[in-house]
Amino acid sequence: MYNAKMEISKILAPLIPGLEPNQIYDMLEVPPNPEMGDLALPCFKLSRILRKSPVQIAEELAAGIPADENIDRIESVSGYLNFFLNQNHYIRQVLCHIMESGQAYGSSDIGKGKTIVIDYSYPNIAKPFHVGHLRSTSIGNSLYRLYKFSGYNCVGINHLGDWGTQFGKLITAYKHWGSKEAVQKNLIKELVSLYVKFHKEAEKDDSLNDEAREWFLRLEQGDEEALELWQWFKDISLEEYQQVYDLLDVSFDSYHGEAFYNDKMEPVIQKLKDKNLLKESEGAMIVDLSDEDMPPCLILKADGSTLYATRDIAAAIYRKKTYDFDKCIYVTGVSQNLHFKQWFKVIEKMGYEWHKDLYHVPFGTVSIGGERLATRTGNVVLLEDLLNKAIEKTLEIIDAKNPHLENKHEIAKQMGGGAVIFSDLFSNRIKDVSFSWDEILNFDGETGPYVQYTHARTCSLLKKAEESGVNAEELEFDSSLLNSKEEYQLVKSLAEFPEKVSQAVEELEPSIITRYLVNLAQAFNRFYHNHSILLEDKELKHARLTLVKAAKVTLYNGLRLIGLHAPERV
RNA sequence: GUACCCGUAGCUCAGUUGGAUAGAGCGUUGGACUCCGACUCCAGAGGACGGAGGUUCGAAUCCUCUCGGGUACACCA
Repeated sequence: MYNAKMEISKILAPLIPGLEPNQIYDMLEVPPNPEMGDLALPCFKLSRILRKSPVQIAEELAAGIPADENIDRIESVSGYLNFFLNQNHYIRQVLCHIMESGQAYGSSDIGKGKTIVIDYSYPNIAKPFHVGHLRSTSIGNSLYRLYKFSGYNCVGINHLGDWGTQFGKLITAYKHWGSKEAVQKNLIKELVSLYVKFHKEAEKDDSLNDEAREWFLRLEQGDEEALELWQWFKDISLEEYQQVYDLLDVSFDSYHGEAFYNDKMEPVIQKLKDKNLLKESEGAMIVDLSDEDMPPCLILKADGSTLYATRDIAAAIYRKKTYDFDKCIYVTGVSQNLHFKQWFKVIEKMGYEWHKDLYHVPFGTVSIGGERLATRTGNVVLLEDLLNKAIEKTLEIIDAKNPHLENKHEIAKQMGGGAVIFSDLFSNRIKDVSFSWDEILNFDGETGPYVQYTHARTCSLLKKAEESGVNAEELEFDSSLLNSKEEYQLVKSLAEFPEKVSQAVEELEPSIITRYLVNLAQAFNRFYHNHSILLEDKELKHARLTLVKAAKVTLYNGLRLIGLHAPERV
């Protein structure tokens, strides 16, 4: 693809002794205002090397640059060297490239031959999927798509919370107050109310806790009845999660959860012993990390049972063996920062050089009304409820604006779900978010529906053009006709897409794409409102339709990268 | 107590490998639908970037201190 920055750094290199083209490339920046040019070189740093004033350097460079078909003019303004590209040439290069690339526009093969394992979503079996789980799911899913788009081989793992003492509690509660019929009828909702009831009753009657421990012990020892119930609860949960995943358009390559590693921890403990890393402390077995200024990593409880660090270590080793990953990424809340730092360090101490390929990708905490989310206290918003409300609201809008739309239920799902994911991926991962119904159900402005609507608008234009006999696939176009500032701004925005993708991959930050899409949609809508497209003038019509097509392709590709559908009509 | 993270318009957030007058959206005020889909577009009001020092030709961005909020710190995950 044509890269104006690259061209300019090549032109400048011979004029600036001592600097390589790539160093100049890094110095080039986009001026704050388009009227100042398309690219600029601040000459302040050069002033030390060249021992001249920045103003003088800019003046001399401006005068010394040979004529080039890519550049219209060059201005020197108070120490900045400003480049104005040849718009016609630039527009032609960018649009031709997008048209040729199509759905591959923005993709690359930098990840060719490399494998990325991404661990995300991991809901707790027998508990409802709530908005807190959404972040891990939507961020992980987007990272998966971003990596894939960049040529990596990806393995998406849903590390299900399918083991632990909560199953003892659940089985106990089921035995006391549950019934097969009630569970079959109300599924997870019934399991949750059993779970909540257990905690309520256990406060009054401590013997229930003993009973729960006993059931979990039986489960661990392979007791048939316990295992059967466990499997049943798991199946019920998975089936219900699957509905949410379908709605969110999320899937996984593996559902190996915690239970899967039950028989894989013993060798890990043995290895820790062999390496002389395991130490007894207060009855528990730990790996001491005081030389790293960290609290110790707990490996075995005083009663000899394992902890989540043990499981994570075993899982990482298993994954390295199974997938031979180049990177293994964990998408979890920031509150787990220390935990990951600790066990990554344990992996390093065990002598695995791939410890450096483990990445924790943290995200901020979700709260509702200033309170943390908690299933037990009921301070949660179920994802299912949220999605349903968003879909319902979308349907209302469709009924008001476009009541005869085909498939309107399907499209309402795509947009309602899209609105929820989009808002989840809009701000930087690390920021804490306060859940608000009003905000998430507002579809105006910087929202998923806005971008989807814009995409549908491009589709509608192209369809109308086709109906009048224009083949949008094979447009001949005269780029010199696209000479307004709205058209130029739109092309510049389109051209940014590939670097936004690589930036998002590098920073593990889907929000870069989300915000880019808003900017792109804004640029398109400005163009749309200022210029008619389906005109009598065939040349102009074809040129503008090419621009519309390029916008459609880029909006589509971008929406898919953050996990949204891009319906053609809405 | 110690460590890490966050603190930019009324609200939600961009911008942080230092660069030209700090940008969006929501809300608000005023405009644009006989016109390619108004979930749209245009315009206005609204901010010494928590505070104080420092480094620099230049700081929202880097350093130090400080205030406010969040999170973590041994047998939950």
